[in-house]
Amino acid sequence: MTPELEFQVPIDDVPERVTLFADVILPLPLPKLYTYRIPYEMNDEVLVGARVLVQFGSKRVLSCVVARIHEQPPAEYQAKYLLEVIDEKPVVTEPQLKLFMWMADYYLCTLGEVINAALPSALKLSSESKIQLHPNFREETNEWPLSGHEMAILYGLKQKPHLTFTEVGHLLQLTSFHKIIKSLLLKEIIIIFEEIAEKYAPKVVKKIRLSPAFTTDEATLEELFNQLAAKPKQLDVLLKYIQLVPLLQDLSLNEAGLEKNLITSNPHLSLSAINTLIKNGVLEQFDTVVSRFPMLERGPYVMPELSTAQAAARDSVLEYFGEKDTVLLHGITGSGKTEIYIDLIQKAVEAGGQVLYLLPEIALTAQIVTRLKRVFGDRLGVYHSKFSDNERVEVWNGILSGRFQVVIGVRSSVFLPFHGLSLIIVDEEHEPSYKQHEPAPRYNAREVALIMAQYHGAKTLLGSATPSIESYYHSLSGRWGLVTLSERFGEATLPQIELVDVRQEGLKKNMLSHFSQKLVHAIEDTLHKKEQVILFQNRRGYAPFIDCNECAWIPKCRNCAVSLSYHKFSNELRCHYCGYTERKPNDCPACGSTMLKTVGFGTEKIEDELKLLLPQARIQRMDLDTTKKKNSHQQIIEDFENLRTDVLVGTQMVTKGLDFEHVSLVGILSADSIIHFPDFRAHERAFQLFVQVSGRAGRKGKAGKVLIQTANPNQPIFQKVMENDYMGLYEQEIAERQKFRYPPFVRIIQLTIKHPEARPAENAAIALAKALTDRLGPKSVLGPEAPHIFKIRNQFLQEIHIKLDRDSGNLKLIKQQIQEAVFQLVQNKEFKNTRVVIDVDPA
DNA sequence: AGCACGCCGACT
DNA sequence: GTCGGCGTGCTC
Repeated sequence: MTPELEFQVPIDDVPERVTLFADVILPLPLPKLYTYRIPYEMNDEVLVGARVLVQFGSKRVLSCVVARIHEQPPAEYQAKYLLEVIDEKPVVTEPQLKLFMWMADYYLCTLGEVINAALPSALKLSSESKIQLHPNFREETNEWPLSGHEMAILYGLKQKPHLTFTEVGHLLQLTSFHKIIKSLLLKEIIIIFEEIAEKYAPKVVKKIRLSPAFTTDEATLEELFNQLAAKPKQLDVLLKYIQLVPLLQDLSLNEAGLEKNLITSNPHLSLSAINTLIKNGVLEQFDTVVSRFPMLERGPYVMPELSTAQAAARDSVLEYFGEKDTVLLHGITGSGKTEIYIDLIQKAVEAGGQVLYLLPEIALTAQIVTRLKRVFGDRLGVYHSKFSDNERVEVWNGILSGRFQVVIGVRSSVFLPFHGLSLIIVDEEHEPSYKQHEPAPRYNAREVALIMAQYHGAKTLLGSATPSIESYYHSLSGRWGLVTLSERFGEATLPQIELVDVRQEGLKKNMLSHFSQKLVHAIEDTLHKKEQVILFQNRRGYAPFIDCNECAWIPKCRNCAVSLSYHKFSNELRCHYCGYTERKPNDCPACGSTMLKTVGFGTEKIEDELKLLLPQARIQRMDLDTTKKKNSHQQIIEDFENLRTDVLVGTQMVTKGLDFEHVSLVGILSADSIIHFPDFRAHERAFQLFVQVSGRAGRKGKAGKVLIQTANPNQPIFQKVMENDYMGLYEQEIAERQKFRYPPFVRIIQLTIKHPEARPAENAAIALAKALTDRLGPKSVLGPEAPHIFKIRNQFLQEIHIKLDRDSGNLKLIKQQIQEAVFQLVQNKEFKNTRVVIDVDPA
């Protein structure tokens, strides 16, 4: 190019100074990507999937993920330069990016929202404004008069080179100090800067070891002991050290040292002796970075031999995988699905692929993790909602680096950075908790898993004892493979299920409050046999509400259109929707009567009454209220497992994934509210729940017993539960779904309109329904209608349901039209303060 | 989501 | 007369 060139370079080799641009995903709910210019020197460093730092707006510095690198300068604006490259290697893989884009499209949310949900917050850098002294400021030459607050800040900055705004707030005991900062800026005493803090902190342990001088040979070591002969405390420490680190056998062991707290936590050793040894240079202290997931030794674990039925099912799954990407494993409770999963995972691992094993939150217990740990050792990663953020980052990085080849995790594990995934298992496939409700992205992990598998070229195995109607439909239609396991594993037999008609029993005066005599006797019998009982009641708290006997007054939540639940332990009335609580009044605020009584019952009341009925029984309750603390859930399960508890009373939580050997009786206290839930899936859910709870009874050869209390024993669903007649349920349900246009025959998109006042909410909903009808036709749009609970957190709600035929052409276009209609509505000043939540495939 | 710019009430 | 309230709109 330059005329001075002495020889001609082939045109292709002329280094062209290309200007590159990066489209980035900001961690904000913005509809599009933003384009930044890549500084020339960084051309090679910026990678798709890596994080970069950009300035967004006038102040904020944000970390974001690069989605695309290209050479097209934006036409309508001048792109800013990106500031910095954070990652040398991508933290988000290509198939992951593709998946995120699919999620944003399908679930009608922004990529930013997906990224926000996906990245552990420690990977989301954020800037925080900090202040420091102005470089030119000299206190001696300062001529400005300073207020007390200003002096305080100045003093603070002498202690610490910079302060965050939060720190300033604490320092001054003020929440609003803008003026003070402004004044100091004006006087050129301080400057403001933005600092990005990496939030992930590797775990560091303090270790100690002998100073190198003493480890040259054994003689030196002996010499040291002689010197310390008169210092027994210090000698103790050294002896312990040598005991734990056998230096006498191998001097090089000293290098790795010993965790300091192994010594300091020993009550027989003196802390000050340790410190003296360190001070005198006998011991030295150092830090090491360790994993939060210690390397575990694998085994000893002998894979259980699969039964003939299990092996046949496994082979059948593999055979289907030859032609189909997805297989549904319908295996009755206790048929040993887990062994089949482990077998398949092992095969996938041996072939070098990554595996994701999804479980619903409550089913992911220590039991299953321990089992997998024994098989896969340190190649198993666990992803749980109770993990700390640092732990999440380590799982994330462990998958990126390939350390974890198998991941067992909950819903959000679908966000992890897999590369080369070959198998996904979705256990308890029918579980509604795979669907996220709040906030966006409102995804269903089961559906995401299927797309994910597609992008990775992986196979998916969905497993359930009571498959969702949708999944079963897909299997019967031939889209997926279907494998059925109808034999219980081992000697387990199906439980014997019995209905108790509480209305009849009530007339016969056979009810002790909420317990039928039959149930009480069965519990007593079971306890006599030293066996255990699970009681299920689908409602927490003491009572769903209280009312006044005289004037029928019922306490309501001030923020939501619900009555307040009574919690006896705290003597509170509590809203289960917004968390509002108030003290339970002693007499009626409306009429002054003291006749306030509870209506209905929850787990707390069952626990209470049972304690009175059977004072000698050891009873434990497991529900949201008793499992909030980090390890309480685990503790309750362990106590029950180890027979420290006789009766476990609980909500949904007691129904999932737990295998207790000694449970021989399960009681369902009130089946009716579950069946009569106003939802097209109510029967399906009820069936799943009853079968699942029943499955807790009688494993390992003992036939269990299940008692279901109901006021309406003639409900056909009970017959199906008792006969374990899944096909009967399926056929009835699928017919109804077709007749009334529900999934799997249509797709549902639910729009919830929210407004702080009732009327405007209604008006906006009507307008939106009209706009949607104009676009999609009247057949597709239902509503608006106020939901049963029409106000939550002071927002009035209205719902519109869109039903789209499976074959209704361009889904993408329809979704675009929906988004457009919503956008226009919220833009319209007439409907200000209106919010619309879009939920695709609501559960 | 922030944060800036812009138009109306209670205070130095 | 200003400080500061939060309502709309933009951010590559």
